Amino acid sequence: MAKTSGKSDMLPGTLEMLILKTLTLGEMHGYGIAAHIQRLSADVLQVEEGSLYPALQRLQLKGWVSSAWGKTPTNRRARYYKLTAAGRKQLASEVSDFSRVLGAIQAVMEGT
Amino acid sequence: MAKTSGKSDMLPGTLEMLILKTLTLGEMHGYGIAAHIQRLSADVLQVEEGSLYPALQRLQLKGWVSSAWGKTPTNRRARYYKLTAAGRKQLASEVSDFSRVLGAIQAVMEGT
DNA sequence: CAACCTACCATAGATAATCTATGTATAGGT
DNA sequence: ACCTATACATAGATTATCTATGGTAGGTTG
Repeated sequence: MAKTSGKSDMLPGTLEMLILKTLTLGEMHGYGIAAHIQRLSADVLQVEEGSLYPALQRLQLKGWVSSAWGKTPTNRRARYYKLTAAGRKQLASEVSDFSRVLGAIQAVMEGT
Repeated sequence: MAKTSGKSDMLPGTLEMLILKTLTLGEMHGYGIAAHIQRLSADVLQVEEGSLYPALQRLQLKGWVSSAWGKTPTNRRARYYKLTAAGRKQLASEVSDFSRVLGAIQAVMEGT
């Protein structure tokens, strides 16, 4: 059994922005990032692990997040990610792009 | 030289919705559809021909649009596309999905 | 103590949607 | 005669997602 309606989990191109935004709340491990996004979105956004980890690696390669191994409060091994300064700038830029494109889409969807 | 800011032309996953919406205004040829989207979006959305024609073919295969050759007002050969009844339903469904996902994204982007 | 569940990381391969580049054709203007 | 804009179309590359799989380890339950 499954979703109320609709078929897709994610809007392609938005996952990195969601991850960066989540990391503004403090450093977090991958599993926690996914859980956070899923929770705040009321389960609308499902972050699959096969999307999540490659995305985190891309973000690291680009220097927007850094990471280190650590322990969770429940004593489990986990890789903790945190935003870099460059990552903060990138987030601002992605937010601004997104809202620009979103405005454009809405203009078309309301257009005569 | 190029765009004011930002890098990407389209939000992947939204082009078919934009095309379907455009066709609610009446039948139109491919080039005209692209021009319309670009114009209403104040040039933010650039519909490349390499994206447009494959998308139109997908829409036809799924039975959401139909097409026929015709002549433009300026006497050029062009393929005119029009929404089918199934296409109208599909558009409604895509609009509803899009706003649901968008709401979810915004919830994350505003979240604590 | 064995079985199981959940948290947690990670990769390989498939799928899908876009872009870049290229090619064709023709109407109308200069 | 040439050029530009309109118009269609495809091939191949790129990118981002998903599906499926596999592993490790802590805690709980039978």
